[in-house]
Amino acid sequence: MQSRIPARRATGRPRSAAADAAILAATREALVELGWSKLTLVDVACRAGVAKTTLYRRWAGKNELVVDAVAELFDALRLPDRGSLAADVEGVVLQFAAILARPEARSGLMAVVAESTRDEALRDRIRASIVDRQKRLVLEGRSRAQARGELPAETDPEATARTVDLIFDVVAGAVVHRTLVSAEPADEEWVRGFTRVLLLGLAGAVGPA
Amino acid sequence: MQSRIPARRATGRPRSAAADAAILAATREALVELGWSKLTLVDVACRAGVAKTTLYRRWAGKNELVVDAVAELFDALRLPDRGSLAADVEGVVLQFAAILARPEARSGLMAVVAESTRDEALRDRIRASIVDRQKRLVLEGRSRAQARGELPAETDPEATARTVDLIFDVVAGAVVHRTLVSAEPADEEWVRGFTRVLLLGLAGAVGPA
DNA sequence: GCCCTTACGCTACGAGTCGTAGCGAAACCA
DNA sequence: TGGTTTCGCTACGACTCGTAGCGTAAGGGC
Repeated sequence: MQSRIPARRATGRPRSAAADAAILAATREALVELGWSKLTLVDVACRAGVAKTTLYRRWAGKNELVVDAVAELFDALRLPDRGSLAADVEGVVLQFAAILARPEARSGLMAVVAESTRDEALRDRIRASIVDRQKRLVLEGRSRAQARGELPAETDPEATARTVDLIFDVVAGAVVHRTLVSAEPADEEWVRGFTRVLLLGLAGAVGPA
Repeated sequence: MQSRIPARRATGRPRSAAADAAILAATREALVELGWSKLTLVDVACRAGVAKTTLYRRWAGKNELVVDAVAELFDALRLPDRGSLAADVEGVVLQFAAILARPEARSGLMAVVAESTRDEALRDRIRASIVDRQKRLVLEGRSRAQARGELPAETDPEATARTVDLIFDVVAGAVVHRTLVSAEPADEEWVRGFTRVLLLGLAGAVGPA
């Protein structure tokens, strides 16, 4: 969310918040039309109606800009109480799949993750802006299921953190792999099957059809 | 595996197979040292000891070259019979994690997947060279578990295909997300927890510790 | 309302990469 | 040996990058 290169003091002309929003929207628009590799900062600046130098004053480069532009997409995720753990999981996974079906998320997300393998600062930025922000969904669904008696209460906070991380990697990883690597839609049928495996396990899922 | 741009006839001077191997090895070497974004074909050609034009005669571009270079890494995956489904899963997941821990796989794989979101031909290439090639592991582990009586035999071939695809996305997706997005190691402890969830499901896994 | 500070738009620049074309020489098959 | 293709080399125009320098605009502190 923050613009990486901070304004230095509280005095002087403040940065235009409207420009910030226009730039991020223009970045997503360019991601849709051009994809990651053909996206240039000049093009984004032109679409946003600002000068190229304005971009460089706020973001260190293409990587950081796209992370911020993509991160906003995932803030739309919600976890309404649908009555059961299975229904909650299916609901949020379908939302996640819908976001990953959008071209600006598809081309942007994987690209910055790829770049982050050689850039520790970028990795931290992704973690803070995207990953950790959405772990709240796992935490909330989990405590809700515990309140319903669907999951046992865990006492050890360290074990809890490990479990939450694990669930997050399984859920997010499966959806991402399905939509981006296997390149097939995570539709309702697939989500039902996935939720079944997640809750019941391999043996329990294929058994009683 | 094939070089995308085929030699036209059986006559004339054949292409050097040694050059092919040298180029792919040089590509992996460059991926380690430079990463995806700073990798240039001139650099690869220089490392491999061939001319830049030779690269362009065999591969359409950087994307196709890196797919072939990375695909070879995953052919090392094996599925030895370790006596139980859980042990088999743990074994192959640890191998997969070890490959994804190598920098040439980390930076290369995600980058080409990102590019493939806007390039259908590249997507097909990845699917053929990497994804479908490794689905054999799921098929083999599954039939082995069925022979042991750990999994029920499925009769409908269409349902079987769906299940295999689902399992593959869950396993591969979870490991990829853990190592590349969460950027934490998929070590033995994590793999044990993951296998537990995969086989027993969420409720069964956190219950009997 | 004035001055100080900063953001902004614009232009220009050197450096680097891209993919292609054209050439002579070398290697292989029939 | 003749025909065919690959290979190494060089050069090329087009493009993108990130930065610097300038004059101007827009705020905040007093």
